[in-house]
Amino acid sequence: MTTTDETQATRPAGRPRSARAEKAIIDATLDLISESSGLGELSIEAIAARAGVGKTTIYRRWSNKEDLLVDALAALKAPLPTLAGRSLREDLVACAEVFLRETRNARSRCVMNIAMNEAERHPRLVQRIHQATIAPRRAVLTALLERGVATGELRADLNVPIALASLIGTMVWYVRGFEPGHEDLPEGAAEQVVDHLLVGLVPR
Amino acid sequence: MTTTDETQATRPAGRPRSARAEKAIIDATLDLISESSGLGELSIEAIAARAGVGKTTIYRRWSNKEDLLVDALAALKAPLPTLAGRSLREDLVACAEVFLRETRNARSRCVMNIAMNEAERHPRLVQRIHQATIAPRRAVLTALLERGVATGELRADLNVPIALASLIGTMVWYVRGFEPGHEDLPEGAAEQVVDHLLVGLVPR
DNA sequence: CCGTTTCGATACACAAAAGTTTCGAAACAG
DNA sequence: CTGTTTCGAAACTTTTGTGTATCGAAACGG
Repeated sequence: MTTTDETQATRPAGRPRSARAEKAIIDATLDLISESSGLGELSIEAIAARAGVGKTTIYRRWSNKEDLLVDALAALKAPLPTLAGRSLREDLVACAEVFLRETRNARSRCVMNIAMNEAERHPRLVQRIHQATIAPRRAVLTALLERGVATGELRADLNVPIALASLIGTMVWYVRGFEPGHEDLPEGAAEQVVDHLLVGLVPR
Repeated sequence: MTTTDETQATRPAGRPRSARAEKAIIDATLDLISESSGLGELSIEAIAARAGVGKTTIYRRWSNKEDLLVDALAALKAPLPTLAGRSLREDLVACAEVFLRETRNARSRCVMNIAMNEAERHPRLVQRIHQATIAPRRAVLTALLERGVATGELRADLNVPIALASLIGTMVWYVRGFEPGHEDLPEGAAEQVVDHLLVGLVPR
């Protein structure tokens, strides 16, 4: 023991680090990433300026840009949809609503862009995004599809990987059409997409 | 008339520009874009080095980076699928085969990445990509879907925008799963995807 | 052979950004 | 009050890329 014991954690003595500055840095980083949708354009100087913080304060906490990015993207909360479990269709719509809303959020969308485009340049970062964000979502949908097959609500011979791609891909691509003008999605878009995929293209 | 008439085109006199150098520059540009999947990281110096060409030779032809990019991407041939017109399913499979193969080609994929991510930074370029590459494809598929509705091969109440998104989005997302290890797509992937979307998820 | 133009290479000025260092002020412990 | 650490700001070095200019060599027409 050096000098004091302040509820177990020994304060290092000296001016404590500002939590407000840390939050401002993370926020500024996420804002700038969402605006530029690319990691190469992101500069520490811009982050410092946006956060109202000296570059020193950033480099004291993170030794390089990628470390900062990892922490910034980790701060992005990723709420998974809650499934009622009453019917497959209801749960799929719940997933679709969450994913559609998420895809229209600039901060969430930039995560997907990074995961898709910066795989070779920032493998560590992309791997982290994958296990923290993509894998859980994929797991939820996969379990849902397998449950549907088990209950008979889905075709017994369903190709799950293709079904997964059809759900996520369709939503991602559908949302793309409404980006430029920032128009709102049509009412009931989630139901429409899900029903479209459930029932197929051909007449019954 | 100044001096000569060489089949109508007056040669400016002096060493002619090397067509080989021009091709090397375009090729190097496309290579580097496909590798980095981002426009910000692309440097004229890297292009010159890869092409084995002096920077002068580039700047003599294009006054800035964006002009070069426009020409480079225009050099990307984009063969549309030829439709037999015998049945909707057959034509959809033909489209899917072309689009799947295209999506697995690095140079073609980078065009899509640019169109999706660099909209604010290079509006001119993205607009050109849109009208040269995206719009024709969308038109082919839209016409195909509308024909299917007219012939009764597709549901009369089909939501065409969603159907379009389901086709393209599913293919794009499905291909994504086979990127990292460069595994080949499963045999008959195009048929599987098309049949999956045609018949839907639920049992009949 | 001569004038013109392009060739690739190199050097240059200029700008942007990374990362380091220094500075005076401020916050905290004792 | 004193010592320690963080604060934001600014100066600094290094790297990287843009765009221009200069060079001798090479390719063409006449």
